This record gives sequence, structure tokens and C-alpha cells, in this order.
Amino acid sequence: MSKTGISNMLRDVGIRPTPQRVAIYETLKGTTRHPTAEAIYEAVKSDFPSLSLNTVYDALQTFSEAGLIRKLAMKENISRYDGNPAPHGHFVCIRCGRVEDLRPAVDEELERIDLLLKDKINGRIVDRDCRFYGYCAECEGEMCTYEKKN
Amino acid sequence: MSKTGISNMLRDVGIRPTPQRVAIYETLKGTTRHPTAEAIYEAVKSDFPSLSLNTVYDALQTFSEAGLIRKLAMKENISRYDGNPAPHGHFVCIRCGRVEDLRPAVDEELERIDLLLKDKINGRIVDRDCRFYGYCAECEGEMCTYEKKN
DNA sequence: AACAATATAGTAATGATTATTATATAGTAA
DNA sequence: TTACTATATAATAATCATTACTATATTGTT
Repeated sequence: MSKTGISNMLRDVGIRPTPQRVAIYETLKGTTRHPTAEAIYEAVKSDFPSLSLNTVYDALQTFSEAGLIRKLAMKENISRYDGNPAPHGHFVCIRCGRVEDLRPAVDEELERIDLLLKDKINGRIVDRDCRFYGYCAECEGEMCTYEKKN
Repeated sequence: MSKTGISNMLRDVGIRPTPQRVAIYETLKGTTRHPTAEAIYEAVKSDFPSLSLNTVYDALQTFSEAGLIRKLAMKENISRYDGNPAPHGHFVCIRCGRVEDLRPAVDEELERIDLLLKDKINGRIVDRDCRFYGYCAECEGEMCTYEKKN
């Protein structure tokens, strides 16, 4: 989506589309690395030298509350962010820390469980966050070059 | 499990069974509320007035690393703990914050997905944490009396 | 009973996140 | 445009869960 498209979309959902917010959203949408606030800050800073980390946090929270993005609380007491707000599963490498999206085929299985839960739960389910932890192929071979930055 | 049983179990896995650790483990095993470190601290403190919150954190990390318990990173930037280390799903109420275990029948479905993933993932999966977010029955009716403490 | 290793508790430090506030910017209406 | 109102930004400070440090105490062992 273009900057103009992002701008219009944000306005449509009631979020004032400032250049910073558009850049933050664009950055998050343009990666599958599930970056931290800090990583987004570093990435966007090249275009906005005066950018504040605070602004990044504020934008991410605003986007989250509007359902535009997804916050992923990690066990290391740090949050990562996902530009895809639709429920979908993740693979997390417990050695190098990378977070990857699962293939759609697996997500379809998870969707089936949503339906199953409708009858088995005393409540209304509106979201899902499924994580699968293990060792990525590169870490299995001790050849992992994953850089946590970004 | 009795205190003696816990003590022996801890020794078996190489963890020195101090009274504090036994009490912390016993407390966590004795609840399904997925308490925070603070809540465990408050609960155990009645038996150990001089208990340090630090000791609780240390014990929880030790137990986690030994695979005896499970750490649940919540979106509110706080960690909860689960005395059941086996992979199993949770329901999280996004209004009152309660965390409940899913019925075993649902977990069986999730186990099927583990198998499915073996072929679809470039890595080795060793654990799973599936959360389903929504409104618990009581919060749907605005009658929720859930107390976050404990 | 003494020793070596480790746990506890108290305190201080860390670090991600959030609050505060003056200034700047966006949206709107004249 | 211009003026106006509301909201966003950025800088700074504060918060709060968690972790580090360290002297003392306890455990398990010789």
C-alpha cells in the first residue's frame, strides 16, 4: 500500500495520519520479522531524524487498539509487533529468537479450532495467538546467522 | 503431591529443595489461576514472613528452565506462571484478565497440529503456547467478579 | 562437626514501557 | 488564507516488573 493509501486508511479508522505514523505503519507492514518498538524506531529514524521512541510506542498502541496490528508479548519481557492483525500462528526459535509466520495451511487448522471452541468455552472468542517454539533449521545446524536487530 | 514428594522430585531434577522453593512450587501447583510472581509471593509470604520477592523470581526461573512450570508472557507486560508444563491452550479474558485452561478435548486438536507442523516447518518444535482471547461468560453479562489478585 | 556449594533476603540497578508537558502540526471553519 | 481547536510529537522524567549484587544463612556432604 502506498503512503497515500495508508494515510487514507488511517483516516478512515479515525487515526490522524501524520507522516510519522504513516512511516511506522509502512515499516511494520513491510517486514515479516516481527520487530520490536526499538527496531521500528531505528528503521524509521533514518527518515525522521527527530523521531522519538515515545512516538513509536504511541503509534503502535494506537494501531493495536484499532485492530490494525498485533502486539506479541515475548517471554524475554519484550514486545514484538506484527503488521498482520488477522489471527495466525507463529514459530519462535528459542535459540536465536526469530519469529516466523506459519504457513496458511496450518492457520486453517487453527481456524477449525476456533469453531470447536465456540461450543466448549463459556465465553466469546475474538482473537487467537498460537505460538510454536523450537529450533529453526539454521539453529539446528548451529549455523544460524539471524540478527535480532530489525 | 506432598511437601515431601515435591522435595524429592526437585532433588531428582537437580534443584535443591529449600522450604521456600517447595512452598512456591506447591502454591503454583495448587491453583489454576495462573498467578503472577507477585501473587505467588503474597500467598507464600504467610508461611515465610521473611520471603523475598527475589526468591520467588529465582525459583520460578529455576523451575521454568527445568521444565517444571511454564511462564506466560501477557500483553500487559507482566508474566503469569502455570504449574502445568505440558503444552496446553488457554483462554484469556480481555476484560477481566483471567486466564483459564482449555478443556483437554481442545488440546487434543492442538496436538494434531503439532504433528501437522512437523512436515511444514523448517525446524524442530519442542513446545507450544496457544492463547484464545475473548470475553468470559461473566464479563459478557457485565457481572464479572473476578479478582486479579492471586 | 566442619566444609564447600548454593539459596536467601535485602538493596540497588536495569530496561522496557508509560506519563507529563510544552511545542508543533493537522483538520476545520470562517 | 487565516484563525482556531484538537491532537501528535519529542524531550524528559517516572514507573514498574524483573534482574543483578552481595553479605549472610542454609543445605548436603565429608
